[in-house]
Amino acid sequence: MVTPGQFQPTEVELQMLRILWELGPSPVREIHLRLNAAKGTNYSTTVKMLSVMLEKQLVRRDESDSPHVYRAAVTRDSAGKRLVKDLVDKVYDGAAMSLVMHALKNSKASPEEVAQVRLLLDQMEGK
Amino acid sequence: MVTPGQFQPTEVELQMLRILWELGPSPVREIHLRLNAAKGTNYSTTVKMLSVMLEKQLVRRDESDSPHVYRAAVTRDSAGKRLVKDLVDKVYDGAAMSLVMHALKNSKASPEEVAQVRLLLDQMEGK
DNA sequence: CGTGATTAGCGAAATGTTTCGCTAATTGTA
DNA sequence: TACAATTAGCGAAACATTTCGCTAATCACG
Repeated sequence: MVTPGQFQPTEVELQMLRILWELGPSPVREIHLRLNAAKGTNYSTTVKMLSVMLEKQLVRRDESDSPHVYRAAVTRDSAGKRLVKDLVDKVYDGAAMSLVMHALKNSKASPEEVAQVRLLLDQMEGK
Repeated sequence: MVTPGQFQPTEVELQMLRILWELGPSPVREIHLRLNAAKGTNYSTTVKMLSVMLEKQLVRRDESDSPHVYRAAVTRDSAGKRLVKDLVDKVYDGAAMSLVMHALKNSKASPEEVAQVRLLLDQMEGK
């Protein structure tokens, strides 16, 4: 079985994924519009990046209709989960809580969100 | 004023920083021992990486005694803080709480740590 | 159909990172 | 001092990522 997302997305790849997560399945033109707005990228570059990402299985595409439609092959959650794990391992030496504290301090969370975190903490302790 | 840490550490640089964070100020030999154990790196490579990192101001060195002593120029916390911010921006589109939830789910936190997070949440709400 | 515009693809240049060979400088010790 | 071992540094190779020029294929429509 071919596991999608066995590659860590690079900087630009992540940028493209983010665009895809926001837009949903889109033709190159749409993706390019965003990428170009963000950093003045050439159209060829966008196409090429997508083909690279296709090889890495970070995106999929539907060739049935034209222009081809690209979609992210990994969800924001799964990519995020993996990146968080990497970050925790590489910087915090596995101590996820340090990262949690940092992230919390950096965030302006709504009461609802804070409540959600509390709930999760309850569950963790309850176990 | 020259701002250290204006460069994002790359993969290997992060690995070296982590070694320095663990060991504290150390001569190349010590650092190399760890790096080599981790991935069979050549001694020259370690020296070179350190010189690159010196230029990027990710590390500092004391040349007064020999062998030279290297130390991280950025703390684990500051590097982590920055990387977390990047991750939140790049993947979660600024929604730090999503990252927090992921990190929490991935962690096996002690009751003390959980309590600490609760405390932080209290403070955030109290504001 | 024929022509201009859009879409797709490829190879290679440009850029950035990691690696190491080779040489020079320094150190410890006989 | 002389010699071997260790430490330091440089330049370039090896490798990965990002960029784009150029060409081919496809499409829209007069």
